[in-house]
Amino acid sequence: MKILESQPKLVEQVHKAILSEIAEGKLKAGSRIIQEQIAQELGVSRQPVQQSLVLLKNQGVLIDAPGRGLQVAPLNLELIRQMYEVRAVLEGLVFRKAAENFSETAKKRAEKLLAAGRQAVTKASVRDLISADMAFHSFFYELADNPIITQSMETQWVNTQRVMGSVLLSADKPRDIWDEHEVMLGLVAAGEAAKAERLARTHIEEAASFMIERLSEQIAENAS
Amino acid sequence: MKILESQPKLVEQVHKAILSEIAEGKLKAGSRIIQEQIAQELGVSRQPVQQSLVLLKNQGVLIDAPGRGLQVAPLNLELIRQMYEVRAVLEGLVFRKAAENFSETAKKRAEKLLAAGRQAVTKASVRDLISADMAFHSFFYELADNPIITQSMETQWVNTQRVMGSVLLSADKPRDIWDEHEVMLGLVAAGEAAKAERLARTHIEEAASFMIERLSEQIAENAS
DNA sequence: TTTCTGAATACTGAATACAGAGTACAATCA
DNA sequence: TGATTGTACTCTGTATTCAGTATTCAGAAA
Repeated sequence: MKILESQPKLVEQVHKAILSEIAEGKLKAGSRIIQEQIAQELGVSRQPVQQSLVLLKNQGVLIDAPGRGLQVAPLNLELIRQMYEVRAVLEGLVFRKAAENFSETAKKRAEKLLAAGRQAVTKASVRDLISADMAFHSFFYELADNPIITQSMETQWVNTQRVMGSVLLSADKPRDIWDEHEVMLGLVAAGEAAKAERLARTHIEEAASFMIERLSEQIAENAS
Repeated sequence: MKILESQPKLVEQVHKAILSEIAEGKLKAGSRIIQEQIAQELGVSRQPVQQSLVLLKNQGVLIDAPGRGLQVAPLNLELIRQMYEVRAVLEGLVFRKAAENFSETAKKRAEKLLAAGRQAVTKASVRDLISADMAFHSFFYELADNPIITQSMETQWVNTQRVMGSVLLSADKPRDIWDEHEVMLGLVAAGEAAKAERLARTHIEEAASFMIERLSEQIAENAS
C-alpha cells in the first residue's frame, strides 16, 4: 500500500505563503511584517507564523527592523550583485553536474521546457516568463542531484523572482534568453561538463548585468 | 554614545548551543532530538527550542525521523561529497573576491592566522587544528564581503567540522595544509584573482578527497 | 512461544496567555 | 508655538496549556 505522508505542517504552508507574497511583489520591500496580522490573514495562531519568520529572517528575505519587528528586505543593488555572484558559480556547478548525469529520458523533458519557454516569450506575460525560466533552471538542479545546491538556490530564487518581476514589468524588450538556453542544453546533452559550466556561469553573469542596469535606471527614475 | 544592541534572543542562543554540540560530536549522528529534554538542559521553555529546530532542520543539520521527531543527520559519504562540491566553487568565489578587495592592513591579520595555524599543527590538538583552519577561511569570507556567501557557508562549516573532527581523531598524520594556505594568501595579496580562485577550488577538492578517503576507511573498519 | 490487540506513554504541533520593550501620541511646561 | 515628559498602546519573545498521533509494552489468544 502507498504510504501516506503526514499532512504539511502549518509552518511550511505559512512559509510558502509569505515567500510567494514577496516573490509576486504583493509584499513590497520595506513592508513591516506583523505576526498577528499574518496569523489572522492565514487563519492560524501566531505560533507557526513566528517559526516561519525565524526561517525567513535566516534566509535573508526578512530583516530586523529594531524596535519594530521585521520588514521585507529591501532590494539594494549591492545585494543583488552579490546574489548573482553566488548564483553564477553555483549555477556553473549545477550545469557541470547535470552534464555528468544526463540521460536520454531527461532530454525529452528539457525540450518541452524549452518549447514552453519560447511560448511564454510570445505571450509576454511576466508571470509566465518568470516561471518558465524557473522551470528550466529547476530541471537542471534536479539533474545535478545535489540537495545542498537546491537548498541554497531556494532562497536565491525568491530574490531573483523579485528582481525579474520588477525589471520585466518596465523593460521595453525582455531580452530573449531561450537561444542561449538551447545551447546550454546542447552542451549538457553532449556531456561537455566543463563547457556547460563556463556557459552557465556567463549566462548568469549576463543576466546580472542586464538586471542591474535596468534596475539602476528604475531607481534613478524613482529618485527624480 | 555607543548604541547598545538588544541582548541575543533565546532562539539564537539555543541554535548555537545545539550546533556546537553537534559540531563537537557530543550529539552523534542519528541521535534523537527531544524538545523537552533540550529545553530542560538549557533551562528554557520548549518554544525557543522548537523554533531553533525548525531552523536546524531547514539547514539540513537535523532531519525528520517520522513518528519520532527529529534526529541528527547522519554523515553519509554522498552528502559529504556534495557538500564539498558546493564548498569548492563557493570557496573559489571567496578567494577571487578577496583578491579584488585585498588591503595591506588585511595582510598583517592574515599572517598572524598563518602563524597560528602552523603553531596548531605542532601541538596537534584536533580542536585547535580545526579552529585555526576555520579562522583562516573565515578571514577570507570577511574579505570577500558578500553576506550571502557567509550565510551559505555557515551551515557547511558545521558539517565540515563534524567531518574533520571524525577524521583527524583517527588519522595517522593530519596532512599539513599550511604551505598551501600560504600560497593562497600570496595570490590573494598579489591580486591574482583568477589564480586564487582556481587554487582555492582545488584546495577544497583535495581536502574532500582526503576526508572522504579516510572516512570510507573508518566506515569499513566499523562495519567489520 | 509467538502473534495480535489495546491501553498507557511519549512527543509533537498549535493555541492561548503573560510580561517586557519600544513607539507614538497627547498633555504639560517654557 | 515648540520641546519634553508621561502614558497608553502595540508588538514581540517566552511560557504554559491543550489536543492529536505514534510508539511501546503488557496481556490475551492461538
